Amino acid sequence: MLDGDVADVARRLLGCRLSTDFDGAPTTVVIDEVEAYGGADDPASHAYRGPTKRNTSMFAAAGTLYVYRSYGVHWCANIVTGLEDEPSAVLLRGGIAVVGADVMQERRGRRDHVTDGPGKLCAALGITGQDDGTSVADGPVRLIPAEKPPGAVIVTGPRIGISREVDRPWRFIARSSDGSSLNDI
DNA sequence: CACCTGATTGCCT
DNA sequence: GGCAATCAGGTGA
Repeated sequence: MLDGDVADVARRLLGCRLSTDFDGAPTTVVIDEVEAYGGADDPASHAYRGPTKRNTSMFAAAGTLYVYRSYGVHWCANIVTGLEDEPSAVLLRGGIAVVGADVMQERRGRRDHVTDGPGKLCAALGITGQDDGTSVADGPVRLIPAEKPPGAVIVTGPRIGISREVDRPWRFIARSSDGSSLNDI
């Protein structure tokens, strides 16, 4: 599931579910937007310059959660892929609320645009730095594989918010066949 | 040890 | 559409 080329894994994650159960409130989203990040071969990746205190989790085994703080304010979650010591990860950028939508809206303090960004997704699901390094197989944040291919088109584009390697088309978005967005962006 | 920047968000015009 | 907020980690001296 999480083995192989990081871009392939990223495509495969679209349509999978991500669940948490914090504060006794189960929440689940269907992943519909991701970005792939590599290691020494990807200047835009946190792992480009080797292991540091922050990115240690990226060097762990596939299926490890890598959570970091962005802009000193937000949390962003990645799922580590590939082999140990060969860092690569998939940034979770957006999802569709399917369980606990009310809880997520409450955590976000608004009804719309609840899960349509990496920081928003973490806030809605309650993911924080405490979950960094845990496993998506048996940790507090669970990944449930898609049982069947998502009935949607996968759109590819450049990654967002980076300044290096901006042309690498490693952003993947699940869209309805008519081209419209699946979440509330 | 000081400076700089960001895998973002949300509010303002 | 534009820009301020905000701070820890990374980088270089």
